[in-house]
Amino acid sequence: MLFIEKLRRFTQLNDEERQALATCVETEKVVPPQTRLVSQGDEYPSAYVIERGWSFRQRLLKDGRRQVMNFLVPGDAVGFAAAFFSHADHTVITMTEVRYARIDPDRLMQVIATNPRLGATLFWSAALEESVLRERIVSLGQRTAREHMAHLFVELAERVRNGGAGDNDAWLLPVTQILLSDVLGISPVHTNRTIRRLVRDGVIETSSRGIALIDEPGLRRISDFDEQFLHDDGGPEI
Amino acid sequence: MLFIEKLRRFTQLNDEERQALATCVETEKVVPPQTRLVSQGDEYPSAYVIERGWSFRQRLLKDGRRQVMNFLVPGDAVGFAAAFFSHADHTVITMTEVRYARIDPDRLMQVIATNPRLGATLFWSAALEESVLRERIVSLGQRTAREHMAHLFVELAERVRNGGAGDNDAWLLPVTQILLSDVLGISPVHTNRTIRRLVRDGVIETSSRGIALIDEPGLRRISDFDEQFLHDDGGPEI
DNA sequence: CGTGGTGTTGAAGGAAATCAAGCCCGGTGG
DNA sequence: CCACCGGGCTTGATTTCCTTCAACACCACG
Repeated sequence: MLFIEKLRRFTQLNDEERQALATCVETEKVVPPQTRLVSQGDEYPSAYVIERGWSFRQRLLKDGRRQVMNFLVPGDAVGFAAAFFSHADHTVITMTEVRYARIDPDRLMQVIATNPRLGATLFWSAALEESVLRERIVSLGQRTAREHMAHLFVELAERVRNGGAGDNDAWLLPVTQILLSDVLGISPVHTNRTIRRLVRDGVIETSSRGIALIDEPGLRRISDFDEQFLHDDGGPEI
Repeated sequence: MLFIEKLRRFTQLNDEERQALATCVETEKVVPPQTRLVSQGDEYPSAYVIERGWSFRQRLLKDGRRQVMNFLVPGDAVGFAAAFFSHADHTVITMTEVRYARIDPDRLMQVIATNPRLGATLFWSAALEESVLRERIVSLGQRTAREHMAHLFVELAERVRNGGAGDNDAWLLPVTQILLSDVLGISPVHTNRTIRRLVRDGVIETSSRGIALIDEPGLRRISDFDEQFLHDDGGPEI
């Protein structure tokens, strides 16, 4: 399971732990683009691990505005924390065909209870995702649209690499500009102008299928990307 | 310990678990305003539980811009997740005199290993904090300065109430407008104008010591505050 | 009394939103 | 086959909001 591979970055799991984790997988499923994996307001949402493809989390306001909080890449977990809440406070939608493993939350709870190191490892994984959220807050609050966009692209490149999926480099971010504008919290028009400028600067390219990174070092320079970010596998032994 | 009281919202801990958690407390300390509890770049930052007073988390960019990500209220945990990382990616600074309990991370890890329900409870607590971060993302991305500010004040009122501290209502948010501007991601001047307008509308008041909520229902109306937010104690039994 | 940090307000400038128009392209159906 | 349609993309013009700049009041503190 891809997720287990990813957890290896933190600590080597032994066979017993890996097998225990594997018993939590109920089913594996493939769904088309635009599928809702979780819907805002759902009761007791299930937990998933993304195996292949792109998705995103969004939150809708009552008046229709939406904010995209996060993209999900292969290896990412969905709804592990949400398992503790009675209602989902956000929606998860696929952007491409997505393969995912459905996790039984009750079984997961049991497994963690008998494999404490596993619990700590999942906690680490959640902490890593939280650092991604914090970075988005910094970007939204302080960075210009250009910096923010460049930073997002580099972040996603890193996360796809860390996720352990095969097709590391040369991926396309399969977004419409409208979606991207709801990630960055800016208007579609301004999103377009910002993209065009990055294309003119030769750091990205656009096609009908999405956005491609051409010059990652350039994007790092533009966004003043912190090399430390997402690269902290340290911490105490457990 | 205040933190234990707060966890009660999720699940009743038994005596053994409460005692086990209590053994993680190394020292209790009182520090003056403007004390750094954690500094960006620190190695193996310790974990704390805030017992009294206000603090905030901030992140500095290399060029000096800063974003305040969060306020910490009594009952909040600091650095539990950070225990898994080798370096702190943000700074925590006190705004008032603060009393806190220092937690031994290694001991905490042991305690969780032998008390799995405790691990799950801490996980729930972390998940709740994550929902606060997500809400900040929504505010920064979609809400106007006025909505954002009103929303923040109501969120803090709720969290202070949930934290289990004694002085529930009628608290003062001890912020300078410069600090607040770095929370909202707007300029100090615009922060001032937004505050003045809320004062004119009779929903808050300012004094030399901080900002006071006068009309919480009014603030809820202005920010379109979701009653569900921070009020989800449900989820599966563990 | 100065001095520096904070708050307040007006005026000017700039960044992003909004409004508006046209383009490209894939899909559909006459 | 091609006309039509709709969604997404692109670009210019205008408007709005927020920032920046500037000046001054206030007050705690040495």
